[in-house]
Amino acid sequence: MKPLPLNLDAYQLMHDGTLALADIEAAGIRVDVEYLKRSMGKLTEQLDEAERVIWKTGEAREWKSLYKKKTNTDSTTQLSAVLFKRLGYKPTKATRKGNAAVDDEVLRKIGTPFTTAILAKRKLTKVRDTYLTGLLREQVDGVIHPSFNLHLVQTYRSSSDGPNFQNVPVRDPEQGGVIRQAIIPHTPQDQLCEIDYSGAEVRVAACYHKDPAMITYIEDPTKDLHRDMACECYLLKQEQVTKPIRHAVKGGFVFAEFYGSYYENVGPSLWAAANDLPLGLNDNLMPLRDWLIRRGLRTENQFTDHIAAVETRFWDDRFPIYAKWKKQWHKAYLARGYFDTLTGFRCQGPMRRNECINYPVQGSAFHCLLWSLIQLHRWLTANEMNSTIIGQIHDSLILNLAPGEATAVLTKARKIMCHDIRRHWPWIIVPLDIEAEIAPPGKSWNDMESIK
DNA sequence: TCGTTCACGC
DNA sequence: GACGTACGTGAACGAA
Repeated sequence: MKPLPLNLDAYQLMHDGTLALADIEAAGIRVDVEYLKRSMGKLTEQLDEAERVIWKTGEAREWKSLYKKKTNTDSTTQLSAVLFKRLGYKPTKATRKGNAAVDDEVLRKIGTPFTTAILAKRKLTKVRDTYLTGLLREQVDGVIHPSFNLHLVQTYRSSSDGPNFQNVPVRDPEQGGVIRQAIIPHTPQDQLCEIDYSGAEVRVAACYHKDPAMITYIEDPTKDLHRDMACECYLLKQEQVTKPIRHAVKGGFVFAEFYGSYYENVGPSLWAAANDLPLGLNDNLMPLRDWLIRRGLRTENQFTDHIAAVETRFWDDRFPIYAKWKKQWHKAYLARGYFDTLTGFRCQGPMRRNECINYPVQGSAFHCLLWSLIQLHRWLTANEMNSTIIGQIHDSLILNLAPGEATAVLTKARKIMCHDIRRHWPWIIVPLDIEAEIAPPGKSWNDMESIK
């Protein structure tokens, strides 16, 4: 789908966005080349060790006897055959073409020293061969210049490549740490800074469906949807919802439902998650799974039936206007063959129901970030600031702050991102908010701390 | 060269 | 009542 702006304003967003991103790409991002080279060596040692661990297991010897000289511990085809044909494990995932899946979830479920070692090796390989190698390949005089594309993505989001700056590990601190330590400011006096829109997609979705209950959740800081749904999903009181439990329900229920998943998928994954989540009950601690069993939800099936009921209440009782919007929006698309986004772009061509509902939200949320990026970039340039925007990740800006400019830049960024944008786009009917993180002078992307 | 599988991000 | 998680980039394997 090529960008199809419907009005001058929408065209101008792409035009100005392209110019701003071109400046950002040209300036680039500094990486610590010496650190990268050292880390490559260290990773290679760790990989050799991981390989040795694999070869200590009986499964590996079985593998060797099956494939002889062709044995390759990176081959998923071979691994699948060894586990499911030779060793008699039963696949836990529906087989697509050819071989049964041997991905992270499957191998973790098997949980032997052998599969654990394979997973450890995969993680290390990913860090070395995708990220560190990519940074070293793309750097010129210690600076990388990732592309930020506006012309490739179906939803009118951006993408990034050469290297991709939008998928650097962050959730796994082991992986993220190794790579993010390589990303540093342009001078030892400068500071890296990241400014995120909070809940960008949820807020933009509310601008489409206008569900009053959702708007209340957004406007009232004492309300917390993820916490409330954790209470319902896991039969808890508010005080029992810990951070990890809230996080699991946020991804496993709330966002899954927003993206169009349903109880048959959501139930089993929340049931599995309950196995690993501890429930702090004042003096005694038990796994959340045991709590559910004690409350009468004894099996995955019983739990999934319960989630089916939670889901019905979620859409029919809690957010009926949102539910109605989804139905209407899809119906209108089926009748016309296209739909238009709030930012003035037309999406047409064959789309499934979930795509049709998710594209406009995803695209418009990114356009909020892009509009803000353009304004901030112009302001920094016009005022001859030494601070620059160096990247963008869908709903966040990454900056290289020059000494003495942090406060002025952050103040201006907040004004643009939360206030000016609402004058430019009156369709934004909910408040927007940001969160910022900053690293000490000269420190890396791994050293960011929240501010304010 | 290309489709598949896997894994990282939002 | 049935249906069904969105969007990317990139590495490696393995068949063509």
